[in-house]
Amino acid sequence: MYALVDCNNFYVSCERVFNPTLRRVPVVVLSNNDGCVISRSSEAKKLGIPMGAAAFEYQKKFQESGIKVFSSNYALYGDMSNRVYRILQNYTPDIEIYSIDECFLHFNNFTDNPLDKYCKKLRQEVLQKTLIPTCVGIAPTKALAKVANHIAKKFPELEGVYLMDTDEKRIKALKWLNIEDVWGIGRRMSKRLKAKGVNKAIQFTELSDEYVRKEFSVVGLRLKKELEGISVLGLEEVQAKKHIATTRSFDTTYTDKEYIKERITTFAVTCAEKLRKQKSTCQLVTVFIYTNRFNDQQEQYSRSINVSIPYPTNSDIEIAKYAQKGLNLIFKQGYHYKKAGVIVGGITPEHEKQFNLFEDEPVKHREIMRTMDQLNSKYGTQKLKLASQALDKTWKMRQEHLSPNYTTKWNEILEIR
DNA sequence: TCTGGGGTCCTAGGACCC
DNA sequence: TCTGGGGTCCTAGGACCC
Repeated sequence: MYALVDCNNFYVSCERVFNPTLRRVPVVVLSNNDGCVISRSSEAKKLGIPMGAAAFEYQKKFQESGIKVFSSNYALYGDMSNRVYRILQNYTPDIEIYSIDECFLHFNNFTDNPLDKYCKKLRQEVLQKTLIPTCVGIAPTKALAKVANHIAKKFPELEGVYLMDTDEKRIKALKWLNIEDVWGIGRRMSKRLKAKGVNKAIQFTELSDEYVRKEFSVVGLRLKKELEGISVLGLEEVQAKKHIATTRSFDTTYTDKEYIKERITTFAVTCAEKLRKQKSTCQLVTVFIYTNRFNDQQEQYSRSINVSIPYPTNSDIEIAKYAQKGLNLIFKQGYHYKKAGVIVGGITPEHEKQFNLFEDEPVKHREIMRTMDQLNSKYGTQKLKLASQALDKTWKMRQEHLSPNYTTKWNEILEIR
């Protein structure tokens, strides 16, 4: 059996842990740049704040309804997530961390212990030790565990845990579940399915295998099997990332190439740091720049470009150099840029390095990067930078409602007190 | 004025091989 | 008049997830 453990309104719940005045009142957490709503308490949902709502459009509503607003604080959420998973790991060795607030557990040979009781205990321990409320769905496949979790969330009388252990329960659930709420069926697929008269999850399982395979590829077919109770998706091991991205929207638009160049360089450096952290190298760097797609008064421009690097590298200097090369090829004067990013790909493990016959990255780089990483970890992120990065932090992200880093920065807490 | 960021997997089609 | 058959690898784009 699989269990899906999902933290309720995770970012909001994290804010509430250290600020009890936020309990039972409407709270929302905003995306980077305080752009849009990405987490809502149940009270905020009831007030009609949609997921993804643009913050500026709801400013008035926030004030009128007394909704507490927070900028996202990923240091806090990441740390709380680790705390939750450390507890869950004591309940089974088979665990897949699916996202910052969700994980799958697999139970093998747990026959003598009723799983719903076991999961109620687990849920209780998480709540008691971290103050994070969760819901648990238990079923024979991952997709059905998602369905069971959905049920646990929707019906409070279940006290956060739902066990789907018979075919009667499975069928009843799938008759109830709307097609667009099925895990793996997004906007596009549900639109096509509804046009065919498929409105409930059960109807999807009634389509023929051939039809599903033809229309929705093996991905759709796998999902169908999973909903039928045939497990085809196993737990996945944590693997090195295949792409690593650092992208940001700017606080306003910029036309100056030097400014964009500095941003791209810093994004490239951040990607290089992430690469070294997972002990990988890359051989491809993608650079993109966009104008503001919401502003139809301004002329739009958006381009991205792939630049291949002749040798695998994770050096700030090299990745920044090729990223700048990419920017030079796509930057056009006269547009108002709002967003840019760097993505590295062609990732291979550091120790499997394939040398290039003709050129290679300068031998000194590995040593320089190790030294930079050491100093930066001791004195703070990006204290030591490339000269092509801004020395003083000229850019800023709007973060007008940031909570303190309660769990990771004790000096900030002391200042508040 | 203002609208996020970071991932995965699959398929089709082009370029190449013998 | 008339031009094969069977592969692999790579990439872009589209779908999905949180």
